[in-house]
Amino acid sequence: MLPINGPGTAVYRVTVPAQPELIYDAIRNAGGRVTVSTRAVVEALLDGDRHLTADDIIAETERRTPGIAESTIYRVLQRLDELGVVEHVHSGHHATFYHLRDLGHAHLVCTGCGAIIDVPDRVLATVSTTVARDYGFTVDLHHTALNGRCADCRER
Amino acid sequence: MLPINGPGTAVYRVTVPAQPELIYDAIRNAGGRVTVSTRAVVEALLDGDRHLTADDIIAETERRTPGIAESTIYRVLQRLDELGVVEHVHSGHHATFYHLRDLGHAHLVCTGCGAIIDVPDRVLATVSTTVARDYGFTVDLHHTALNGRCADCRER
DNA sequence: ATTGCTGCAAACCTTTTGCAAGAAT
DNA sequence: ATTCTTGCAAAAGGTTTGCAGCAAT
Repeated sequence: MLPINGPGTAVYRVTVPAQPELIYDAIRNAGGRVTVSTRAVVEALLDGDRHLTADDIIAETERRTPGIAESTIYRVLQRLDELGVVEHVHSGHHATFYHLRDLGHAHLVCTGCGAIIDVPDRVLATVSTTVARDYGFTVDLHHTALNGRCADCRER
Repeated sequence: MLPINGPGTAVYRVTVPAQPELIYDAIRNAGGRVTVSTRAVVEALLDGDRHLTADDIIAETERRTPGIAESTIYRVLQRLDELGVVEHVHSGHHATFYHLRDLGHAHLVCTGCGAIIDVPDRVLATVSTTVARDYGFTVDLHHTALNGRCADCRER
């Protein structure tokens, strides 16, 4: 187990290796069951675009393993989120997206084109530190994206 | 007109004085019409809790000026937002909230108790600068709240 | 007199839930 | 065998939209 977030946010949960079987072991170790839907969702996240909305995941699993109910996908995502396998990110106007938990990065989401840019926690470490010091507030930069305009959209 | 946001985010729009009549003038100057619903919303925001959800505003205007349709409130909020009089903030799981635009502050929203803490832009200036420098991305810290846990909730 | 704003009701979209049946451990 | 997970269908929230009539400029 590793501290997954930045300074001031030591959240200890399962570590997620980038291989299906290891992920499934992690899920079982954490008390979860590995079902057809579990596999479908994990595979979609592994293969996919890295930043998938629930809708993306529903479409992707439908392609791979037709017949899974949408509500099941939501429940799987919620469960994997609680287990620490998956992380969800709120991105303002845009849809919430999901990705496998990794060593820690925040997201910039462009309000113009919707582009999602990963930013290593290290880059934003001072925010966490400052806010913790001045406000006693433990920021979780993984849980909400930072909005703004990407370089391309800014030019327009 | 003042640059309202932090470094790298010079958004020039109407400046909002904290008095109804001046706000209405600003709206008219920006090409908007001042209607009964406009006044109701502005008054709710001026008197209210500073951080009101659409639902809060609907309830508040209903108390002051009964009979305004919900959809009208949403349309007024949208219009005032476009005019730069109002700002809306996405706060993760919690409802989007609105407030009159002022000289610039970001928000911390506690995922535990929902508390909203204002943070002057100055405190977070380095984020904007860093992200602008390293990613060419112009962050707008007003548009999405930072989530985390407040001091109280952290103790529990 | 224009043109924008409003009320009403219905549509929308994403996410959640209850329940009985089915599957993983 | 037990307990968790699933499919279905319905509900729930929050927000948006079409339209004809009304109101601000």
